[in-house]
Amino acid sequence: MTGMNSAPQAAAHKPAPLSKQRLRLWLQMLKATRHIESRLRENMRNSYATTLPRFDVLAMLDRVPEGLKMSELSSRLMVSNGNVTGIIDRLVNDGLVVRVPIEGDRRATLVRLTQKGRETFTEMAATHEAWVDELFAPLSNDDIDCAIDMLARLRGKDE
Amino acid sequence: MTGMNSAPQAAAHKPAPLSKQRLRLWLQMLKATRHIESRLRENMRNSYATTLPRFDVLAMLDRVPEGLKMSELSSRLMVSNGNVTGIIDRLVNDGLVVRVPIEGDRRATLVRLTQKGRETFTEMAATHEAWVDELFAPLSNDDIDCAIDMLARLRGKDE
DNA sequence: GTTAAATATTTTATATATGAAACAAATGCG
DNA sequence: CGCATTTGTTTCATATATAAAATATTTAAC
Repeated sequence: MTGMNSAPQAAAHKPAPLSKQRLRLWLQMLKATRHIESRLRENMRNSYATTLPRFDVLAMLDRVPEGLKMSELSSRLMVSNGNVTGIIDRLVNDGLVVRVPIEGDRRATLVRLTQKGRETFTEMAATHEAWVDELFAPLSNDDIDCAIDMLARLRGKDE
Repeated sequence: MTGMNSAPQAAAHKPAPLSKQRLRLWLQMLKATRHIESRLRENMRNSYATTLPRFDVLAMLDRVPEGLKMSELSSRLMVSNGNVTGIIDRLVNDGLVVRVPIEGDRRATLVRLTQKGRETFTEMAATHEAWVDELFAPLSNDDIDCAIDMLARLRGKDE
């Protein structure tokens, strides 16, 4: 078949390489994120005998001293309601957070860090930041700014 | 900027804003990845009544017609051994893959797509690519190339 | 005010996910 | 050969994750 058929792309009904490149980016992004998550998880487990989701919850609560409702936690962390229930149950069990009734609305409860929870988190957070610092060392300052901007656009937060 | 700036932080024992910026990037990356994953999962569920991990396994098997060992699957997908066992069990149950004995090594088994599995995957893959195409539309061609390069460096694949 | 609709959380069923232990089979070594 | 080690997978216990159903309360309609 020497002819002109299959010419490079001709009139082209190909999926356009752009879509392949987007797919490739997505797969790389997934792989990189999983890689970093697994490193952080391993560190969390070895250094503090805890998990990443628990750390994420503590981090969110640390930012809001007055506490958060279950639904606020689940929407901010982008995980389901039922999931948060289980994680909070275990954190309560460990004495790191408490459930506080909301006066005027007996449906909802506020979840708040205990003193122990705040202290525990503070210590973990510094170490966690150092881990991230190291994992992201291969990127330059400009890389980072550029990436943050891209990610924001990806989530439709253009302004 | 006049001369020897760097003054701003003085003698500074501060965590250096760079480390905060890295942390910020990590959190954004996690958030964006989760956002996209949840969109894709929702689509998978609504359109094909299946899950993303199952799709990922099919995708990997589709690339290797002769099949993959359980351990190869788990390392390529970056998930644990035990996890793969469960996912394959269900895919076998649905007739999408088969476990094939390896002659000469009765410890291991090869997992291979069935005809039905290959057909099912082919159809899903095209739709999946379209979903990704749409989700990544906000990024330009240059953005994408730049991001892929960054992600590779992040995973230490410099060459 | 009693019921209907909306809100907030938990429960349930199931699928992912891990790490460790159990098992089975292959390999290496004396 | 006989046995310790290694390799490949599954099993186990547990944690995370979802979606959907069940519960409990509040708010809104009428």
